[in-house]
Amino acid sequence: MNEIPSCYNPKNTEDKWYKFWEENGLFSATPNPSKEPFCIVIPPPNVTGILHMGHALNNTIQDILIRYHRMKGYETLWLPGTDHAGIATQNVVEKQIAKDGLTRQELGREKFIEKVWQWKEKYGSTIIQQLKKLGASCDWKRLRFTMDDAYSDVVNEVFIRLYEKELIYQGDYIINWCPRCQTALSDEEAPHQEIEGHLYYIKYPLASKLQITNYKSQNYIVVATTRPETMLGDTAVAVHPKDRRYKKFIGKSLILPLINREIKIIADEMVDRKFGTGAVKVTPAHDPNDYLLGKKYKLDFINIMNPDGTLNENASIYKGLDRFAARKKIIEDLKSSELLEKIVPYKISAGHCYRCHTLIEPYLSRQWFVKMKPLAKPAIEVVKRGKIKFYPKRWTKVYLNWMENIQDWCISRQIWWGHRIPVYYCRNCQQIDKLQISNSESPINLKEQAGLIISREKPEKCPLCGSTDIYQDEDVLDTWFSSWLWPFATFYWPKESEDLKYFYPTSVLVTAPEIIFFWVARMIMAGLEFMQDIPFHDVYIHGTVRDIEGRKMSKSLGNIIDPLEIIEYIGADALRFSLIMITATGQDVFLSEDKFKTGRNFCNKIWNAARLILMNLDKENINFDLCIFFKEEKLSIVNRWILSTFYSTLKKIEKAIRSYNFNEYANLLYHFFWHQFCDWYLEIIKPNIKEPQNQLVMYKVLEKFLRCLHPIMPFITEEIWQRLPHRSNSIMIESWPHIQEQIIDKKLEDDVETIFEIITAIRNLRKEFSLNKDLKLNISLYIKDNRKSQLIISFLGELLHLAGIDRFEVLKEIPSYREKIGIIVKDINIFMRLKGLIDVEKEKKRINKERDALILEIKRKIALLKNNNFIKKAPSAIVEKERETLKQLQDRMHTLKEILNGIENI
RNA sequence: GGGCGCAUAGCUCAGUCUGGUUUAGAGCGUUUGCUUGACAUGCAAAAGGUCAGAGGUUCAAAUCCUCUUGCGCCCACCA
Repeated sequence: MNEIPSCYNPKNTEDKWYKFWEENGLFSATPNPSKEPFCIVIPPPNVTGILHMGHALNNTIQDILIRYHRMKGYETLWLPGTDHAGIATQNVVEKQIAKDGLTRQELGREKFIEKVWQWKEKYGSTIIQQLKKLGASCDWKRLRFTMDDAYSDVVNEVFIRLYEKELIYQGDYIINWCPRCQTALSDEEAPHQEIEGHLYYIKYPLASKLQITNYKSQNYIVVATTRPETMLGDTAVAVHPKDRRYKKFIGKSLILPLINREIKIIADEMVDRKFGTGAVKVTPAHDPNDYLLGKKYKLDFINIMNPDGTLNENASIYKGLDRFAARKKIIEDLKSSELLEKIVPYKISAGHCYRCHTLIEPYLSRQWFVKMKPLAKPAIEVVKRGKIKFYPKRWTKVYLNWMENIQDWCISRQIWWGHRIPVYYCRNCQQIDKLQISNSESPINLKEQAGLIISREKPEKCPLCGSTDIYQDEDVLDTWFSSWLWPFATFYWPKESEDLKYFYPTSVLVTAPEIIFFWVARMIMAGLEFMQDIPFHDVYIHGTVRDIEGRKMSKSLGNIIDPLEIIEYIGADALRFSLIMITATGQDVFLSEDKFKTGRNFCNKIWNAARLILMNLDKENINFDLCIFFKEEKLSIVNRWILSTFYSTLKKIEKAIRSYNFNEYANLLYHFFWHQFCDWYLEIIKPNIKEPQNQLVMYKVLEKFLRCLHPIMPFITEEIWQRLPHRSNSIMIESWPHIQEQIIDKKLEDDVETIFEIITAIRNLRKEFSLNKDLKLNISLYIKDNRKSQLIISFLGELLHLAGIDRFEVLKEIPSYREKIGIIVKDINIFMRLKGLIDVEKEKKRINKERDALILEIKRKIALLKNNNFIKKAPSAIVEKERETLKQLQDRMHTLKEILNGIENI
């Protein structure tokens, strides 16, 4: 007794057992043809990552699935790894070297990358250590990193294969440019956010009226814009061809203010007559729509901006100013030359860098793209045909909608940390100046591009001219261009390894909704393209962890709850259980610190129940053969009840896990253990805890319960299980309990619960009338149902201590209620002599209240049963049930009246 | 402009897909009583809900359909 503390302390167990599992190789998986595989590839966290609540939830769910299937007998692999996270990691290391006053440019590419690798070696495994703290049972021997040599080979191979299939092209397009990170971004990396902006109305004078200083409406056209600084790059103004206001101006010229460049007025149906003034400035190098117009009407493309967001030499006197400073200055200048008509507040939705939240600049530059439509087609099919299923299924629609409107994917990034594009150039053959703005045909015809070499290995010399003056493309690939290969690149495709054959396709992908487009969709496309098979069967999308007010947790808001602090304080088990308990399938989680009490208290409850059992369990003499009791039908009612209840619960649990209802799974175990096993079962057997069958059943149920709970709470279950008599090495490799259908007895469960209600009713009465706790009661019962009557006779005796009952008798006929008080539970009448001990008026009031409710209920039932439609149309079983219910209610009414009469005489 | 989610007890949410076994559940909080040898991180009990509103379908609606209101999210090139 002294050896088990009365308060559970996770610190004594968690690290100890994790080490034990790892050292015993319990996490590792090997292809085994005699077993079914179950495999999850982890959504690789960024190497820069530190564990947040989103990770905690995501990985807890995965670990539950993994541990469950492992116990179910699958060859189970959870493959871990980290993502090199191009921009994020580069930013981190840049910040670090900035402390020494260095920039990456000063350091040079090679040195800088060396620094990043050093950083990765030092800090890159932080998140891995944190996942271990959480209890994640990953096969760490297979830890992958997207920048490993073998993985990088896969990335190159994929690039080249796509190139060979002409699914990769290079061209000059308007892309999302982050002036802070100074790189292109894909559309997904530049999410739109609404910002408070302005709509500026600017007068563009007609060329023929240039000399007139006093502008009148006939002498100019007003254009509306949200980004006035881009006017420096205007090469036209467009109006709708049918717009009466402007028809006469089409084909004429305007003078671009401040720059004094002559620009044409063109007509195109793309222009919305209702917006602004109906005339739109056209800046082909700085706006995607204007770009299209520029192509269509062969306008000039004037880039006015440097990669860092300052204006370049094309911006005349504004050169060198930052884009926002330039905007301010331009507005001032327009104002002073009376060319600004008005400014109105205007909300605009604009792209922001998903890494640094800087406002994106639409920017014309030469980039590499993947043609997505051909890849998307089969990926749409597999989801439509149900080969891949989303849980909850509403995400299917989101996925399909995106897939059906898919845009080409810009995959080149102007950063240094990442997979360098396997494209080489021969200086001798042709110079290609990146970011040089051209009006050339796009996409560029790569096959005819002299001096461009696409190769798995760095070529020694140019295959055309033999020159050795060769250099590699400066750009690296989008981080997601490596992540989208994750389910097979982690097995080092295209090598046909045993692992790849055995574990691919993986079983399920567990992730958050933000990542459906970035990753899930693309993995499906890559799997189908390169493996000719889906990458996973199920996609489980869980919710986002938010704070109690529904905001995302973020450092800047200061509303972060750190999972590691929670683990430090209450342990990983409690954290895991609490999270799972409050996470309904696919629903966002609103978190606050007090929610973790649930898990902490539950740990303690389990600990103490186990403590009670361990203190009383005769480990030496326990008979493990449950069959003996069953065969001889010697098992007591309470033991049959707890076993039946356990297996009923287990059945529901299996169903819940299969449908990804993890909160239901947690809830079922919580309720079973706390309110059925502890509150009733253990309390009932406590006085006879040493009886052999009680010894056995309490042990069995606890042990099986621990196995069921293990996927959610791996540590405490192992700790207790190890203290119980056990055969194998660890609970995590024990088998999941089988449902014993023959033990489930619903009728018995119902009856026993009715008996519990009797106890509750009596406790309630004692409380209501403040009966002295030492007062022992004598009760009499009348039960119409003979079967139930037998049950009560043989069972109630074990329960008397729970309600302070001294004796009870079961009567053959309805008793007289004279001088007694009565209570009714279902169809059981209970009465007892309490003369002089209770407040009669109070009791009368209580019974009257009960009667009023009963009258209403009976009226409703009668009305229902008088309804011919109901009798005719409802299933006969339902009608029968309603009749039965009515009869019971009427019996009850009758008894209540008797009780009321009887009470008058007390 | 499209699409989605949510609205149920004071608070946070289950239950809704598959209508009738639930007199609508849980946890937290509140109230009351317990220092009985597993556990006060506990035990026993209580109070608390016209299931957002309106209409419809049905013998029967928290549950299915339509609309309205209020919050939240995602997508989209209206300058």
